[in-house]
Amino acid sequence: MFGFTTISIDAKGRLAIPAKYRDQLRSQNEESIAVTRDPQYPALKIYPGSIWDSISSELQSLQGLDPIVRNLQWTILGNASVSSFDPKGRMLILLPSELQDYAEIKKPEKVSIIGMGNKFEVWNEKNWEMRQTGGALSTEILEVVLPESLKKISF
Amino acid sequence: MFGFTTISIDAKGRLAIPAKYRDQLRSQNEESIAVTRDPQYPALKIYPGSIWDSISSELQSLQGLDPIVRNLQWTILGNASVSSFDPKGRMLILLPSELQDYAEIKKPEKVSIIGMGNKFEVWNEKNWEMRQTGGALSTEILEVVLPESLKKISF
DNA sequence: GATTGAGTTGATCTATAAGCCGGATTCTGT
DNA sequence: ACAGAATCCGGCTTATAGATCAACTCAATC
Repeated sequence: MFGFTTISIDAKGRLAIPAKYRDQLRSQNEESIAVTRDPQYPALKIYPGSIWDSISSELQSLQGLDPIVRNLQWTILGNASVSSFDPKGRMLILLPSELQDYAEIKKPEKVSIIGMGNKFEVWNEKNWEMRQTGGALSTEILEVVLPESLKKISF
Repeated sequence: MFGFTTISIDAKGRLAIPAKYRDQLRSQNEESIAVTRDPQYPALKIYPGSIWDSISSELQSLQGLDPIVRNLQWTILGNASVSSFDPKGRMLILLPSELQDYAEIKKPEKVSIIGMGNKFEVWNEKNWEMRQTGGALSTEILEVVLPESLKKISF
């Protein structure tokens, strides 16, 4: 699950996982995915089911009053949306409008899906090109020194 | 896998791995290769399957909230493209246009393939000559102090 | 000079993404 | 409670990009 593809979101906010990624998910016995916010950039993250399970449970188990941790919990856990294969073997995601807004995605518009191995990122196409060419983004959300408790989780 | 060859990219962006490298890959039981960006220079890297597996999994396991790590993950994982032997025993790569742009490769044009032992590099022929004669390249992309976590990975 | 293997180019075919449409279900307002 | 409207969900069609297949040319070797 590497490399990137640009696909389009239809007028209803639906997004279809490209076949090459879908097949790999299926071959790894993943049956679902979770979409949520990227805590740092105006982008979305897609985690395969098993990865999501471990990340979300690790995040949930963190206690304490550290504002950064709580922020991450809100951002990541509070915005997640789970999808799975449809009867025809396809995988459609209906992107909640809050996530669309967050990632600055207007429909219908092109988005880039970036395969990072064990997860994907979804970017507004223009923002992704900006990133790739080193341009400045309008927003970079989280810029902090990470507490020890978060360092072992690879978001 | 050492030495140097120049081959050509056709109008469709196809690139054929030369036989001498192919045979070595096969004799080492490598069944696939991964092409991706070189993080420092306008060039591409080709890793044999097993090498790619270890590099990519190490990269994935790093904490992605670190901006430098994240950048490397984007550059290397997000631009990778995996190919394998075709039924005829040859190995063709369809170079994504973004990688062509990155390495400043226009088609049809000659590229240089440099064997570096456990990996290859692909350069625009002119840029490679520049490099060899000590001339300045138009771009050097990544110029940073590497965090400890990255030093053990040999890209 | 002939033959073989390799690099390169051209042509065809298949899978798939994208857009469109219609049915079903839910929500809302009267 | 009912009707209208909007939204959601699956099916279908078409254009396209990727993959496979095939052929040609050049170079090297015997």
